[in-house]
Amino acid sequence: MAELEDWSLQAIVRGSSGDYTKVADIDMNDDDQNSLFDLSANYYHDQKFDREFLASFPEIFNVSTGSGDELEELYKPFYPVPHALPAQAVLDFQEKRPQIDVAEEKQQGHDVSDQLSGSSSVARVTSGYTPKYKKRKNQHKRVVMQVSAEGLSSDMWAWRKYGQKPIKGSPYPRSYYRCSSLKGCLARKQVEKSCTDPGIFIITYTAEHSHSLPTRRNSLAGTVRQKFPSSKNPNSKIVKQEKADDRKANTSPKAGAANFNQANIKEENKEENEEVVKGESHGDEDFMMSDFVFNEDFFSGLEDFNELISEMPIISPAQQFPVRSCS
DNA sequence: CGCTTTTGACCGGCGC
DNA sequence: GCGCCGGTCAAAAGCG
Repeated sequence: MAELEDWSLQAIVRGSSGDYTKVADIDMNDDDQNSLFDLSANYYHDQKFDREFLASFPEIFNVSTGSGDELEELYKPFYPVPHALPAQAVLDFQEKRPQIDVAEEKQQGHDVSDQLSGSSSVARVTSGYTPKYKKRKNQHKRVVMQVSAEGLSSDMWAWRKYGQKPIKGSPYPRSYYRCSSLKGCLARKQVEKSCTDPGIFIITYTAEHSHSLPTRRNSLAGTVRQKFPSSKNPNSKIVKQEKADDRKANTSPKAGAANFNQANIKEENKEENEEVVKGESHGDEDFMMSDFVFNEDFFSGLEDFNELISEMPIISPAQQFPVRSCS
């Protein structure tokens, strides 16, 4: 925690154009209510994330003083990014926030003061026994976003894919990524296509990074160019055989096109994979302040955003991309 | 060589 | 208790 969630920043900047929609923060752990992360979440759910509030942070948000409640709709999905703020701004943020149910911070090893000071950026290395499989429920907060294909490239964390599963009720598989920047970082990311709109990707972030942003993102190593498995349902027996065949066939450039559906799946997942790794290295251009990072995207994005909202029709991105309900 | 993805097996929560 | 399902592990293989 306490680290910059860069995609959040991008959500602020680009969400109004429809590229991003932050759907919900799901707090999976009552003990974690004090985290700055959750503060933004509560703002969202309480719909207190209005222009007036943003304007109270002129050093961060250049909010014009024009009237119009509709603009609130634009801001709702675009949280401030407490992790990216100077320490004093974060303190102000906390000071000004509306009444929020704040549970006692019980998580060992990192309390709010740690987060505010940024001192928790060093990896929290857990010692002693660690079960082979971590507790899966009610362990980590989750953040769900819906992004367009273009928006997928904004995540500047380095991720490594460690699994893929077909999900019941969705024709598209879900991919599982873990942070590859630091061994032991618990941050996870899940990516799946929306079954209601294949042009939309649903990204779920779980847990938090135990380190600052990587100085460089995943390399463009040929990993993404690896052929994707052939079927939507890798568990079916028929498909298992298909896979074996397809793996062999993939050595031929024509093989993938033999089956339209299979070729389709490959393309879909290639696209999905590329979103994780593509993009330029931002590390060199980052302006670091303590543990907070303000990069070029941040500042130019804020300018663009404010320019954009002054001209945009009022459309709620949350309505543009309704939460999927597949059955 | 060091990174990555792929993928079947496995684990464990949960509903019945 | 059992089976389903989602999340993770880890070996194998791809890529530059």
